[in-house]
Amino acid sequence: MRRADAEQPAHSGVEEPAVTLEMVAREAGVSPSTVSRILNGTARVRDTKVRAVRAAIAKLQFMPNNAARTLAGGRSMSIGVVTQAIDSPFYGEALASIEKGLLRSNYSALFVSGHWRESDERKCIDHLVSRRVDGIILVTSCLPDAELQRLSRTVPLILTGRQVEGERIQCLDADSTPGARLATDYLIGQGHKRIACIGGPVNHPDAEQRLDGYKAALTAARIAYAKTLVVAGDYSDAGGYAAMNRLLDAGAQFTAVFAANDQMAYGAMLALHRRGLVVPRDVSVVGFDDLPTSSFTIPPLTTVHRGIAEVGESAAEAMIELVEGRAPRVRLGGATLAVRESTRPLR
Amino acid sequence: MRRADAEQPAHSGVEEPAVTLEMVAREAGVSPSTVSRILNGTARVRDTKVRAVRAAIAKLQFMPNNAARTLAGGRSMSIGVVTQAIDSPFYGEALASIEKGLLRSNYSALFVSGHWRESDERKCIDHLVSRRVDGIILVTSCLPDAELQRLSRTVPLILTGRQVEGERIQCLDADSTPGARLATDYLIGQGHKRIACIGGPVNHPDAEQRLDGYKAALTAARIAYAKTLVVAGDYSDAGGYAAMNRLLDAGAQFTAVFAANDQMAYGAMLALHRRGLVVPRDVSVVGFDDLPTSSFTIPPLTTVHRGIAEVGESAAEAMIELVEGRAPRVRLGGATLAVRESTRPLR
DNA sequence: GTGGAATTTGAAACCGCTTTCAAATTAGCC
DNA sequence: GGCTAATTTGAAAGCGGTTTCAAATTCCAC
Repeated sequence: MRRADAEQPAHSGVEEPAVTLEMVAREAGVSPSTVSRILNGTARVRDTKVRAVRAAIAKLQFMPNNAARTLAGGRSMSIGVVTQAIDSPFYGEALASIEKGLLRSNYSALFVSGHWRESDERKCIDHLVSRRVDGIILVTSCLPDAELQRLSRTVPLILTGRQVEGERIQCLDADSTPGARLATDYLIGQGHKRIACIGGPVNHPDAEQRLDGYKAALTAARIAYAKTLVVAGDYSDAGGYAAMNRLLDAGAQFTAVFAANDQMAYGAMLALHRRGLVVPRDVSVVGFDDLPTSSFTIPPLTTVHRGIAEVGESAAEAMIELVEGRAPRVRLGGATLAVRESTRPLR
Repeated sequence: MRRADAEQPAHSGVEEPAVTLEMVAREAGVSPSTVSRILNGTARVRDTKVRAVRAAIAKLQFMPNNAARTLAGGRSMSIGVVTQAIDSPFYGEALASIEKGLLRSNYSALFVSGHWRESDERKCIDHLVSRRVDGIILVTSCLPDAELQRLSRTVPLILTGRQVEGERIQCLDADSTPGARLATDYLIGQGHKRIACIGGPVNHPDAEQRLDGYKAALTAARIAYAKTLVVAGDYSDAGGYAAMNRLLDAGAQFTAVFAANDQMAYGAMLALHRRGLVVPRDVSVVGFDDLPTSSFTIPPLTTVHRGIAEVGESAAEAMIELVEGRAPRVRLGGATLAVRESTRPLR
């Protein structure tokens, strides 16, 4: 009982040396292996020791060194998440939900952004691999299929907004076509016939799906597809603004617009406003994504809701299943339309 | 020259074992130490060997194991970044710029969010400490000063929107008072006398600064401070919406509103719109932060611009200085007012 | 109380890199 | 060419955990 606690030197004010597992072991009078076992629950340990170790951990304020764990255990307990732009409300929501989903299982997320550039994205991924993440979630990847397949031999992958085959690749089937179809169908149902479309960046798989949905709806309603009513945007507010101006400058005639994402819808609405056109009186506008802000635009935006948060959480959960060797099974709800005040029936 | 390359087995399709520094060393015919030195530039190495090693690295596609580096070197080359909500356009922009600033020096960021809850924030921080981040940037911390000071003994800190003393604490002096003053002064200059204020969450330091600036402007203009014109929000669109409704329901008379952040301004504008009040004809609105979206609201929002991106980059740079033992010196530009279309002169 | 199986424990190897220290090599100078 | 000084290199000891393997305990039945 006469443990001679060496007195602590007065705080130097700088850098406290970290407590190690070995110190805990010594304090508790057991071997490091035992402490490790308790920490990870990898084996039964006599109850008295468990208590002693718990006490030592609390007393010393021990926090396991994650680098050492990663090195020894081969798992880093962290998942890389690649997006295109960490700002952008869309990704923000996605990231928040991924973070939430991962945290539940004690994984943590490493966010990096590729800025819609292949080279940037590649660099990010190398970074993640070097940090030995246990898996990578690619929220909307720019890279070619083959490259992703190669990558998946190094680390398991979850993709959203993409469909790529691979043993260790899991795609969240977030096909945007039906959503776009839904939006356009709705406008048609409201009596609109001349419906413009502000698309996403050309060549981007997801953007193409949204365009396809738009076209499919027109076809189904036997409305001719007019090239002059379709312009490409870049998924940004400014892009939507510019796109709408191009449409207007070209003298295009339309009573409704389907924008491939909400941000472009915002920009488009402003462009209309600047010309004295009132939404929805003169033009109806539908967006895609249902960003949190879309309930607060003026007027509140009618838009395709797909539950970004839900997708994010599913992605996180699927990733964990994948990493822990179970077979992930994901079921995503379909898209719905959040009808608000930016649309009105024609006539 | 007769190196017998063992033939590679056909790809199993799963999990490629990682290349280690030792394999590189063997391939290049040097010792691991030499490879390490080349990688880190920690010592001169004969040119022929450098070339051999470079070649081996390229051939084997070697990527250093970051966990091992962290463990051996004592530095993780990663910085923790704590925010309150990774979604929220405000934090999005901040994070993007921090990421950018860190990446330049090859550090990477670990983002976590505290959701304005002390307990959550504490948990996040423990997580970061356990991951042995080299420093933590707290974008707007909820924790008490003392706790932050204690934390700073474990890891150096950068704070924004807060002023806390400490040897290893560096505050980016982003005092919001002048910005709020600027906004209010502007409204006063436009002839407004009855100016409402939608504040941030009570007790939050930054929110208080914004309120202080508002009050100071009134005082300077010899306008009496009316409690009935001030309501608290929570920095969200919905909060701004509710706040404005409370103001209106209470029959408050005002010709202008200063909202403590842009998102609340959006909500407030919608609430006005719903009552048939037109901005800026009936009420002028000024926000704070100048979010990217604020140029695209209807009408585009007049707001206090402080360059979130600039703050983020400065924070990142300061962090690196701090970590590498240099003395960080930060100089932030002051706030300016982005005058747009949500305000108009009275009469 | 005893033998053997089952359970709990600790010693030691290892994960992949950095860094120290001393040996080996090269350079410089008379 | 020979000797010392300066430079380049490699062996080996960590960093702080996990995990294997065998030794030490405990348990149980007889």
